[in-house]
Amino acid sequence: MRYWLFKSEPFKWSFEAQKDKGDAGQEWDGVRNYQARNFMREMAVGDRGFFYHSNEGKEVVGIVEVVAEAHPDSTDGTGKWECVDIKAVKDLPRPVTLDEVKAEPRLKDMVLVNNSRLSVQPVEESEFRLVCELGGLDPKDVMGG
DNA sequence: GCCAACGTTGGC
DNA sequence: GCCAACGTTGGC
Repeated sequence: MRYWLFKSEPFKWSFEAQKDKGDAGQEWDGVRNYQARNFMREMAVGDRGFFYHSNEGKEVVGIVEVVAEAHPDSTDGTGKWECVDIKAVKDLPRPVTLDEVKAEPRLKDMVLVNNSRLSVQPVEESEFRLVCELGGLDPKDVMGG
């Protein structure tokens, strides 16, 4: 099991919108960055991740789960781009802001801090656990296994 | 709204 | 294959 972070501007696609899709989930489409695509290719069904609101909010707002591994992006005509499907699992009772992440020494290596432009990122298990705790969740409840 | 950081494109 | 120009992202 690996852990990830999905970044979206809430104007375009918010965690609320994600939740409306229910357990069927939704394509994480529109990614046109090779690094991000390659990370999605590494994802497995059941992997967990954070949903992060960029620009507006700048905070981790919820937990998501990968429900379909990488497949061609239906919004792409070139055949170059792929995406996974994800579903919303849980809200963070207390969103964890970028400021909080930056203020926590144990999170200083998070990609979110060091490569802020990357829209799909890997998250270390220890980082995942810690952000869950900061957000008011018991990691055991969301780490699936 | 600005701009730094980064990725991509295209001329050579 | 280098690199300047350009576009985009996202924090501030």
